[in-house]
Amino acid sequence: MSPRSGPARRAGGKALRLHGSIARTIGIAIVSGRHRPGDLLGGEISSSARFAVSRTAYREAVRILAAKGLVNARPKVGTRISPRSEWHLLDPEVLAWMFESEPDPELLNSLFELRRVVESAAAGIAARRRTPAHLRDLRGALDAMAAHTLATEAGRQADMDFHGTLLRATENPFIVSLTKGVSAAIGASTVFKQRKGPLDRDPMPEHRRVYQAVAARDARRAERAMSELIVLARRDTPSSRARRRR
Amino acid sequence: MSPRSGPARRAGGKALRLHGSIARTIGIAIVSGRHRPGDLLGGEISSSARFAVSRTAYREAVRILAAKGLVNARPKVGTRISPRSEWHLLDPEVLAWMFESEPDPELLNSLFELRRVVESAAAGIAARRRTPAHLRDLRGALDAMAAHTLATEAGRQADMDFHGTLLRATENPFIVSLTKGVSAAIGASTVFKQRKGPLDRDPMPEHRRVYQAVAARDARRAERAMSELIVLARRDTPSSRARRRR
DNA sequence: CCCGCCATTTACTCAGACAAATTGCCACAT
DNA sequence: ATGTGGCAATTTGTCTGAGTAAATGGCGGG
Repeated sequence: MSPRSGPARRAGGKALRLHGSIARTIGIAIVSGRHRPGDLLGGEISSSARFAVSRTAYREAVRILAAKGLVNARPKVGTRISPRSEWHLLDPEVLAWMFESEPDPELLNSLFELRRVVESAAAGIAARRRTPAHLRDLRGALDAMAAHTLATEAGRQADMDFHGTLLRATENPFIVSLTKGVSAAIGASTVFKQRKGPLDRDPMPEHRRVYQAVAARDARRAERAMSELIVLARRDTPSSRARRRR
Repeated sequence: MSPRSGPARRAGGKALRLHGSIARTIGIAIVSGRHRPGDLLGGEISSSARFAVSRTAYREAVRILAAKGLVNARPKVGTRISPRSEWHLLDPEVLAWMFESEPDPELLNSLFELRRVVESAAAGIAARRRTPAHLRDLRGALDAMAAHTLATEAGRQADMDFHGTLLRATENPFIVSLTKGVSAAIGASTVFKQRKGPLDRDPMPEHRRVYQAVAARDARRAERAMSELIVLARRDTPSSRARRRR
């Protein structure tokens, strides 16, 4: 079995270089649990041989993984997978890699929990700071969502645009930097939903309520509406039936 | 002027390798604004010569920066600094680099805004999920803070431990993954505070109120107490007097 | 039983060459 | 004049092989 197959492409669609695709392969193996924290990754010579690439390319891949907190390389010790508490879980690529394989339901709940916290607050902030331009973009995304539905790629993109625009409207760079990660989560989990047959519930009403609150500059109502939206989205996601912790 | 000076050490204290210290040098130049988005970074041959290292080491440094969303390298085009919206601002290292030079006051406000949102909610969640062990750790950090005060390194470490333990008590891996970044922000901004003379206000009361609410499993009160704590911390930070946006 | 030296293993750095990709120019046809 | 195809130059990407530096674990001496 060859570890890689053809020119891998990232979510954005851009072709990945050799080092990038190797980082992706190993990264997925790590976040999916196929390699566990504390495990060693094998020497550079043997690993690069296993991937049929030069040590240079393999080392650059390791650098990428180390930059995302997934591994830790030291002479004489080897390249060890870091404990999960070290992982940069909100890194867009790490998040995307998690959705490449069926993600742990527990982890999915945690992600929705954080989204509920951050995006609700973001909706409230956006209600206060939004410009007419933001409002126009939100309306555009909403229209596109309604036109294409979440069953199409264009519809899912519009959904992501809606959430992305809302985060951008906060004018808070740190909140904006979560956009890519949130989009990855939305895109992937929406695909999950559709997998078990088409969605029966119409997701538009709660989206419209968020928009209306933001348009009315009603921060409190925007927060509540977004909180509700995310609770509903979690309910629609199949693995949400898994046990809650404790 | 030589671009690097001696064996650079990251916040954690571990000695940095060549590629790591170069990534740090360039990374600081980027987040501090000395290089601006859209700028090119110069060819690999000339850049590696400027740092007096091999192309290999320089390229690995670029891979690190690219993994954090700071730059984007393409053949024939060069290595271009990405727009700030692409930066992984919550990456612990990026955050630490931002505090290496005086950070933009506007950005500092944004960071406090996000901390207020996330840490308040985290306090509420922690109030529901905390175990006796978490409580013991919180108490330990509190005692250490009181004993050493924020004027000492040990006291600042205790402060960071308090916030870290609280985030850990949420049992939410995504929230936990923010710990390192939050610590970097706390450590650096606390040093700023002290710079203009010793702090006159005692930060212990609001910390104790958070602890008591978490101990009492009172989520609502924990949220409010943490929100208050962060507002006070922002007030103590010198640049907080800078204009709010718009 | 503890402490410091030393050998070994591993990642790290270097140098030089060649390959691949992307751009922009330029000739050519329309 | 304008669009279109391919060619050439530039830059990052990949490969090879060699040598360096760091961290560990054992060994010997205290």
